[in-house]
Amino acid sequence: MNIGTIAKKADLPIKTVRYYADIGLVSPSGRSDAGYRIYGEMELNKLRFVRSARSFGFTVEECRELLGLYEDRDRSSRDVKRMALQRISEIEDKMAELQTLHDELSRLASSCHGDDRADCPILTGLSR
Amino acid sequence: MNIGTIAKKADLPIKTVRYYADIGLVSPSGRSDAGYRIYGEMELNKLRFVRSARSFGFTVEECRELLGLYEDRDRSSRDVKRMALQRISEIEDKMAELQTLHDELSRLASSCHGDDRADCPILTGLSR
DNA sequence: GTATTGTTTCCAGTGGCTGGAAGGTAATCA
DNA sequence: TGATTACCTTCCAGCCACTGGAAACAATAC
Repeated sequence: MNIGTIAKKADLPIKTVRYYADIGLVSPSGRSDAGYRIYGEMELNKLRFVRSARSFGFTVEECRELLGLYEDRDRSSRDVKRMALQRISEIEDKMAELQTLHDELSRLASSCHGDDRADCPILTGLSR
Repeated sequence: MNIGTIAKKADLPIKTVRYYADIGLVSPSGRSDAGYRIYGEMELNKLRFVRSARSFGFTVEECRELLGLYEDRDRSSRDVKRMALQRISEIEDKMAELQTLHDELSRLASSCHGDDRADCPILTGLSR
């Protein structure tokens, strides 16, 4: 498969597939005579795996690690679970942070009448 | 005030204050003979305002707009409220997205025994 | 007079792509 | 066969909001 074909199958932009090749995350299985990247089914699986992991918010470096575990037939599930739990904890932290922001900003917004008058509790709130 | 003094008072890194000056977000009121940036109370207020707005997740460009409204004595509160509500809506979207991620990843993690065995539903789940 | 601290500018890097230019290759159509 | 189009290559630059570091100049403390 050429890069356009596999990009479509993996549902990733061509530029991204090329980028993953550049950083050695998912390398093509070879090159054609003209220098075109050639991909096989293995790489398609990996790219789909990476797309999925990225969509869960794993960083590219974490994807690299997960890919290593994904490929290692002898690995235990312990390491993977540890990473997943870590990620879940990060998501929870972020959600709590967003909740605080949401509440504070909502409080400010609800105290602002939002009309033609100049008085604005939001700006006052932000300046303190 | 020199940059170190105002950075401390505004609770911002010196580098950030300098960066805000570079992009014209909060410019120093002048320069000393030696070329040192000089700041006054006005700039301190603006820097604190920006720090606060940034901590609420407003982008630097939005901060620029908010600063404009903050400085404009004739502005209505409508524009500010619109921006705040927009930001609240973005926060809500992000939270919903994180909630989905959290639930899906939790489901995967709970189905993984996380021991020395090789079978791992998380990896299987990510590869689909 | 010297040691330390503070400030300046400039350059480069972060993460994870994305856009675009300039040029070579392959496939399709007349 | 030639022309057009579609696809591919590399390389460079930009996004956001800083942050780190180097080299040099300025101010302050002892």
